[in-house]
Amino acid sequence: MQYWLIKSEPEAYSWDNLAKDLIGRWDGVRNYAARNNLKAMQIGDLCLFYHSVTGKEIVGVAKVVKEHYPDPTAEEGDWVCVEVAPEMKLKKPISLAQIKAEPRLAEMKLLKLSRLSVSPVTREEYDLILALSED
DNA sequence: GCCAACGTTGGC
DNA sequence: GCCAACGTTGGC
Repeated sequence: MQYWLIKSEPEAYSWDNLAKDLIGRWDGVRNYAARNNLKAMQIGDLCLFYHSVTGKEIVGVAKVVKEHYPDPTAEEGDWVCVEVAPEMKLKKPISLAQIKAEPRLAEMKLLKLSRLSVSPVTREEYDLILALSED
């Protein structure tokens, strides 16, 4: 069981889109590091859903419901996608500013590798973010 | 709109 | 194989 953070611009695909769709295909990733993370995802893994650019906050948790398979949107190359389902919406979104202000989250890949669209999250980081969202 | 960070491309 | 140039992402 692993934890991840997946990023999407809400204009492209938002948490509300996923909540309505019930299952969303996480495709279009064209970055090798992010692809390797997609390949490592297993059914049941939980993903923090982050809105980049507009919002800049974690808004919910999605669960991996289908492991990686070839990305149908890729015309060439070895790219993959996964499918995720909404698990829960955070009571309160966790903003990038909050993450930056929390020393225990300073090592998050979200901060270190801001351009990586799929990144691993530790159990501790995941638990802390969920705890913060309860405040 | 600008710029920093990073990845990719292509010349050598 | 190195590195400069360029493109993309995303925060500010």
